[in-house]
Amino acid sequence: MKELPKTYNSLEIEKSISENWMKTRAFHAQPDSRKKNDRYVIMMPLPNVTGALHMGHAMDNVMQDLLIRWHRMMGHNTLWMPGTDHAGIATQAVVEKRLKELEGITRHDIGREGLINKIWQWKDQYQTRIIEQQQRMGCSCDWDRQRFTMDKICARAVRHAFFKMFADGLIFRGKRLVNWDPFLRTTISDDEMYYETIQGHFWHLLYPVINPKKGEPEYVSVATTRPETMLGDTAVAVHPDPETALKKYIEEIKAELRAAPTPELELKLEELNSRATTLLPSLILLRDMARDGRMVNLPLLDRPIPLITDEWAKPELGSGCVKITPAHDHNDYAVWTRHRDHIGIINILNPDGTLNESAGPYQNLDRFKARNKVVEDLKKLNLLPKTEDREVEIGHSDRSKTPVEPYLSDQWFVHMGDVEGGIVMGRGTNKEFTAPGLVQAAMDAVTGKRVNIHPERYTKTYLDWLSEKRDWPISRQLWWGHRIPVWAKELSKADLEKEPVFAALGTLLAARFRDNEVLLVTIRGTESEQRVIVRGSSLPAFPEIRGNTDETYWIDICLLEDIPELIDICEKNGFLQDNDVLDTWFSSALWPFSTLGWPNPATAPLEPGQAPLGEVNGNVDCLDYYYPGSCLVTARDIITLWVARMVLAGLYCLGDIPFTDVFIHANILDGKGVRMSKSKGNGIDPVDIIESYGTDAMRYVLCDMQTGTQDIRLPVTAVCPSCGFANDLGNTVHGSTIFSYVCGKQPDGSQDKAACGKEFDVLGTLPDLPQAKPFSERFEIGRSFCTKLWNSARFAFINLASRTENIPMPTQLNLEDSWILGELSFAIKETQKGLEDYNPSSALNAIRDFFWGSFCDWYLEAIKPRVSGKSSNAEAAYATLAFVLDQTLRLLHPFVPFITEYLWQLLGDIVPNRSIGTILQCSASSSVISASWPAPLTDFENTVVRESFQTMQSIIRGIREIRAERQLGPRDEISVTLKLPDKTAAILKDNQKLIETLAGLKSLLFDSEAVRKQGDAIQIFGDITIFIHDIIDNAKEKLRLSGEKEKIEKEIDFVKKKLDNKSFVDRAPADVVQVQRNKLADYRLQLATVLENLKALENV
RNA sequence: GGGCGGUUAGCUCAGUUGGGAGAGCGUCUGGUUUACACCCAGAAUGUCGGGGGUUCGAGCCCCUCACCGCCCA
Repeated sequence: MKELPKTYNSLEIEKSISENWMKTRAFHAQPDSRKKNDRYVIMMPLPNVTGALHMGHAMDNVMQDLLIRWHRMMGHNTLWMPGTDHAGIATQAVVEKRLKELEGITRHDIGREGLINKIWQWKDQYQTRIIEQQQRMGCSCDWDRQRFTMDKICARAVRHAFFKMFADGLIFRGKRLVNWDPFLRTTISDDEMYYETIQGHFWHLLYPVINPKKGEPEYVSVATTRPETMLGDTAVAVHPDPETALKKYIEEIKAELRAAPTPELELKLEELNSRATTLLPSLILLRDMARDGRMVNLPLLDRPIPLITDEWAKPELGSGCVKITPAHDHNDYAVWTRHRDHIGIINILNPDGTLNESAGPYQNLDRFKARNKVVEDLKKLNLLPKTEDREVEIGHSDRSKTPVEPYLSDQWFVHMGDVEGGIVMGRGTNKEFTAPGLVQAAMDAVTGKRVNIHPERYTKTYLDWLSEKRDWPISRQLWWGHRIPVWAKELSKADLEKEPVFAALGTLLAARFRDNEVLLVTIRGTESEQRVIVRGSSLPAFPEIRGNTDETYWIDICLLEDIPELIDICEKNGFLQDNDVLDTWFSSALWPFSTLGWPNPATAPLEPGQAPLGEVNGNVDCLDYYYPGSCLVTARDIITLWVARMVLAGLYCLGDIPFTDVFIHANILDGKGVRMSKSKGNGIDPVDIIESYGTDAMRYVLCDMQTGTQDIRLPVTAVCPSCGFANDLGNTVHGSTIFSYVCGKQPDGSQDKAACGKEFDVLGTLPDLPQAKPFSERFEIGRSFCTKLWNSARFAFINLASRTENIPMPTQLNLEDSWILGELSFAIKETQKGLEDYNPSSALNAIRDFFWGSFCDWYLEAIKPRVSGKSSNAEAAYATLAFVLDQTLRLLHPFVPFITEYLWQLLGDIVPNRSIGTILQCSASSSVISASWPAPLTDFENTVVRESFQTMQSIIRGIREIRAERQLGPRDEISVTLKLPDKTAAILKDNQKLIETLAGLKSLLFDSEAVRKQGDAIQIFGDITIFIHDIIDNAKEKLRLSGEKEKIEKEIDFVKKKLDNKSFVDRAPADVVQVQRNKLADYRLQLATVLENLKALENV
C-alpha cells in the first residue's frame, strides 16, 4: 500500500467519506425487530431559516451527532431527525427588511401571497445552506426524513392539534394587552424583546379637578414618561390608605438603615418624613374625594375621568397619584381589571403606531409626533409645570429594533392552567389519562422523573417558569406561518338565531362527512364571555344561548381540513378566515411527533423521495416505533420556550412524553464573554473553521470544551485582509462602525508594529471596507490531535503492512502489551462514563490521555525494537498494535468521525482480522459507523502489570531528568545501575531491554547491594536508587543533592507536624493517619540515601 | 427585587464523597531519535475573588461581601 503523507489533510478526505456515507445511506433509520429499549431517537432542535448557522449551532449539532454515533455503535436502532423551522416573525422580518432595503417596498405593496412567495424563496436558499453546513460538520441525520415546520406533514399535525385543543375548549380568543411592534404590525412575545436604557424625560402633568369644593385642590398632579398616553387615560388613582402605606414604607427604610446605614438611605428617610407632613394630608383628601366619586377633567380632550383608589398608586413616589391608561400600560391594565365596572379602557393607537380616532385632534399623528404636540399643547395651557431628565428603560422589538407599545388587541390563547374536571391527555390512545391542566401535566412529567434534565439544576428553571401557568398567546399578526383555521363573524343575538350558515353546513356535513368530525363551532358572547362549543355532527341544532338581546356574539368555525365546499359556505355567508398565523412554537411543540406522521403515519403526505412512515415489512410504523424519543439536546434559553411546550404537546396529543432526557449544553461566547451571534459580528461560521482546520479539529475542540458547568469562551480572531495580521477581536479597537476594526490597534491606544493599521469589516455589509472572516486559533488543538492520530496510524500501517493477511497468534504478550491493553480497558470505561454523564470533555480527555500519553508516548516507543527486528516477540506487538488502534479509532469515532472512518477502513484493508488470537475478539464491519462500540477488557486490568509499568516509567523519567539537566542528548548513551528490592527486580529484569530502549541506555545492571561510585549521579524513588554512571560534575551533583535534601526535609517537617498533632492522630481515620506514617518512613529512607551520597561527594 | 451559574497558572478550563492543586495552549531549556516540529524530552509558573465560620484538616461544606454572566419580575 501507499504510505500515508506526513500531515493529515482534512479537505482531501472529508468529501469522499461524506459521499460514501450518503451513498450507503449509513444514517438512515427504519423500524425493525429491535426492541424499544434498543432504540435511540433525537429530534433535532430545528434551526430556523433566518440565516446560516454559527458556532452555537455547531455545538448543538456536534453534541447530537456525538450521542447519535455512540448509540448507533452500541447497536441501537438510531434515528436522528433533521429539519428546519419557519420561525414566523424572525424570517418575515428579515425578508421584509431586505425588501425595504433593496426594493424600497413594504409587504403591503406586494400583498400576502407575494410576500409569502418571497419568503419561500428565502427559506429554500437558507435551508440548502444550513443542510450543507450540517453535512460538512458530519451530522449523521436521516436525511431521507428531513422536515420543515411548514411542509404538508407538519401542517396537517398543526391542524389536528389545533382542532383537538379547540374541541376541548383549550383554545380561546380574548382581549389582552400585548407587546405590539408597530413596524411589523404584530404582537411579539416577551422573549422577542430586549430593553435599552435611553435618555428620556419625566413630565409632570396637571389635571384640573371638576368643581372643587372649598379646601380641595384645583389640580391633581401626575407624572409620566410617555405623555401622549394621557389621551387614553380613563382614571387617576390615589392609594386607598396612604397613611398606613407610607408609614409601612418608612419602617422598611428604617430597618434597612439599622442593618446597613448609608448616606443615601438617610437622605431618603428624611425626604419621606417630610412627605408625611407636607404631602400626606393632600393624599388623604384626594382619597376621600375619590371615595366621594369626584372627577377630574382630562385636558386636551376635555373628558371627565374619575378619581379612584388603588394600591398601585404609591404615596412614597412622585405626587402620590398616578394616571391610569389601561390600554397602553401593563400595570394600568391590572388596575383596570380591578375597577372594570367603574372605569373605561380606551385604545388610542392604530396598528401602525399612529394615533386613532380616540385621540381626537391628534388622530393620524405618529406616536412620537403626537408626544411632542401633546407636550406643546399642555405647556400652552400651563398644565405642564415640570419636566425632568430621566433614564428610561424602553422595550424594543428584537426583530425590527423599534420601541414596542403595550397594545390592547384580540388574540388567541391556549389555556395552560388547570381546568375543572381535568383534561383528557392522549385521548383515544392506549395511554389516555386525565391531568389537572396542560402545564401541570408537563410539570408532573419532570418532577416524576419521566423526563430528566441534565445538568439537573435546570429542572428548577423549567418548573419555576411553568408554575406560573400563564396562558400561551398563540396568534401572531403575520403572514408567514400556519394560518389560524377559524372563520368568524360577529352577530347580534337576533341574527344569531336566524343565521343560515348552520343549516347549510349541517346539510353538507350530514351528506358528505357523516363519520368525520371535521368542523367545530363556538359561540362567544362579547359581554358575558359565555362560550358554547358545538360539534359538526350536532348541526344545525343549537343549544340555547342565554344572555340579553343587546349583546353581540362571535361565531367561530374551526375546520380540521381546508375542505373547499365548507369554506365556500362559510365565506358566502360572510364568515372570514382569521388573518393571524400561529406562533412558531405551536408547530415546533409538535415536532417530536408531527415529523413521524402524527396523527396517522400511514397517510402522511410525504415529500417526493422521502422514506415512508407507515408499516414496512411487517414492522410497526415510525410513530409507534420512534415515539417517545430519547434525548433533546439544546441550549438553556430554549427550556421555557420549547422543552416545556414539547412535553405538554406530547402528553396532550399522544399521552406520552416526547423524550426521556434533556441535555443542556453550553453557549458559545466570544473572547469578551458576549454570546456569539451573526448579527453582532462576533459569530464564526463553522464552515470557515472547517476550511482551515478540518471538521474533526472543530468537533474535537467543541467536545473538549463541553464540560457541563459553564459557557464557553472562544476568543475570536480576524485575519486582516490587508496585511494578514491576526487580530484578537476582544482586544482590538473598533473603526468607524461597531462592525469594523482597526488592524492592530489596542484599547490603550497603542498600535501593533506588525499590523497595518488599516480598517476592515467582519460582517461583509460595509461596501467600502475589505472583509475579514472571524475565526479562532483555539481549533489548533484539534488539528494537532488529528495529525497525531494520523501519524500514529501511519506508523502502525508502515509496520503492519509487511504482515499481510494474518498476524500469527502470539503465544505470549510482553509486559507493555498487557499494560497497554489494561490502559485501554480503563480508557473505555472512562469514556463510557463520560458520555453517560453528558460530559463529552471528560470522555474525550480519557481517550486523549490514553492515546497520546500511554499509546503514543510509551507503547509505540516501547515496541520499536520489536517491530524493527531488534527484539523478539514481534507478533504480539503487531497483534496488540492492530487491536489497540482498532479500538481507539472506534472510541474516537463519535468525536472525530471523518479521520477515524478513513483510518479504520485502511486498517481493515491491511489487517482484516484484528482479533488477538482467541484472547480478544474484534468484530468486523464495513464502516466504523456501524462497528461495535468497545467493551472493557476486564481480563487485562491487572494491578501488578500496571504498577510494574509505572515503576519502570518512574525510573525512566528519573534518568531522563538527569539527562536534561546535564544537557545530554538522546544519542549520548549512558550506563545505569539499579538498586532495588528483589521482588521488583524480578519483573524489571525481564524487561531490561525495554528500559534500555526507552531511557536510551548503553548498559543496565541490577545490583541490590550497589553503592555510589566515583562519577555517579543518583536519583531516588522510595526504595529504588538509580546510579547513572560516569556523567558526574561534582559541583552540579552536590548542588542537586543539596536541593533534594532540602526538599525531603521540608516534606518530613510537614508530615511530622501533622503526626505530632494529637487531634489529627486521634480524630482522623486510621487509614489517613497510616498514609502519613508511611510517607514519613519513605522520606526518611530517601533522606538517608541522599545524605550518604552527599557525604561521599564531600570526600572526593 | 428574586433565582441560577461563575470567579483556580499569562490564556481557556478541569478538580469526582473535605486528606498537601491539574490539563491543554503559551513561556523557558535541550533535541534534524527511520510515525509525527501540528513532534519529542525536561523545567518554571497559583494568598484557588475578599472576609468570617465549621473541622484534626477547606479549592471543595456554611455565612457574608465584591465583581461578571444568564433567566425571571
